[in-house]
Amino acid sequence: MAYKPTANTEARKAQIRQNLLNQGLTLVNEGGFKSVSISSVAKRADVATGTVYRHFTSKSHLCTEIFQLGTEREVGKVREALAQQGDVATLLENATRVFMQRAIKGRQLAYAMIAESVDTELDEERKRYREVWAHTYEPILQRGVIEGVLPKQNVAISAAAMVGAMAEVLVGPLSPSTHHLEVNELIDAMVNFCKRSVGAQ
Amino acid sequence: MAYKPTANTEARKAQIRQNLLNQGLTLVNEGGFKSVSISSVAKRADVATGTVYRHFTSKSHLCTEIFQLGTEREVGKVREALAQQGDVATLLENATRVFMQRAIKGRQLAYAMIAESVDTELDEERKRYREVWAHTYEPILQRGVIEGVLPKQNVAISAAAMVGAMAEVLVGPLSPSTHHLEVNELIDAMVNFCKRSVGAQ
DNA sequence: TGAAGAAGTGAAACGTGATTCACTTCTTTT
DNA sequence: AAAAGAAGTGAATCACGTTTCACTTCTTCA
Repeated sequence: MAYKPTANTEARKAQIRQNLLNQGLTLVNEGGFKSVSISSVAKRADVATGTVYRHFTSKSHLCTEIFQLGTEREVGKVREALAQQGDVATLLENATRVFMQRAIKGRQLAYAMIAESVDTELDEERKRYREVWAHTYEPILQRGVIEGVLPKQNVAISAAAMVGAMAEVLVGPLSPSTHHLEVNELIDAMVNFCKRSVGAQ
Repeated sequence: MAYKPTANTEARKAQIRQNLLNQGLTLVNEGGFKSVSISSVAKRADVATGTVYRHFTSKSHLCTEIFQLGTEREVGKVREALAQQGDVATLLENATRVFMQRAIKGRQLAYAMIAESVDTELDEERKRYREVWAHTYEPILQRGVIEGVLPKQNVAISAAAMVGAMAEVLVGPLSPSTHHLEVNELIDAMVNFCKRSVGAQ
């Protein structure tokens, strides 16, 4: 008698879960978190609303995981850029360009990840990821200080501040969606800002 | 026959409206926007919920005005600091200290103004105020560039980025509420960060 | 003083989307 | 093949603060 889940069913289950997240992220891409509802996600993933609750305890939980998915991807790209061979100033410049370029290309998503009002739980998650972002930039600054190419500084603070500067520019009134500031001008300006801010160049 | 509002009643009316805003701001101070509800504000101001709607068309409208009230105050203080006599670097330093110090003293409020999730309308207002903040810092940078004490740069972008850097540090994982980073160390680090970022030594 | 318009009141209605759950369908095991 | 547990379904329910509105109270003016 009985039925115990097997690798097969587990896989199918995981696939549905993943699909829910992917469809959710697509929705955020298209219209921000405001267009994410249990039923919109369910519809996109071709399941019933009740099914969503087999995978996520609440809408907040779902949104939190969508956020993680979207953010991890970006963090990964920046980490990649920072993991290359090269001097501190160059790596910093490359990382800044990667971050800015990707965010500008996916404005709606960037805005949703950085600033869109959702709920208290997502705010908490954002706070956690602020730390992740700062930690992403910290090592390169640390290295710069040790090598003597950057002035002595609290690298944790500098890293956080740099991330905040980039985020603000992307989300604020200068964001390319509003102004018709040439995108490259914006990116170049931010590259210079970031370099100066930590004392490189 | 009839009754046409007089200066007297108009004044009383304005006073109630102002009181609603003040009490609302107090609530935000104490517990963020999440503790602002029509009934909590009404209770504090000693009026019925219906009365709130005589002065504000909706909760969003009320929150927006509370936000403006709270933000204008801070913008004013920074403007004041920047309006003093002095060289560019000194004024920039003073303004940074004022902003940081006040925000740290009123953490809950600062968090609410900068980052707390509320609704789409408040997000819009925040966007508007991002511009106000940037415009607040722009003139001093402009002056610096003209005087030749700052390198040539897009001052609009620099101003926005600087504001973002400060906001991030206040709201992120380094915020004094989390870490027990010495407050003065944090402020000093940000003063240096801001100066470097615009090229003031 | 009383008529008329303004402001205040707060209990009840409303809206909206999240959440539940009794039921159906599927998968495994013997 | 049939029992048993897992997963899927979606209409109905729920939650909860916002918003409304019929009524009361206040203020002015003739």
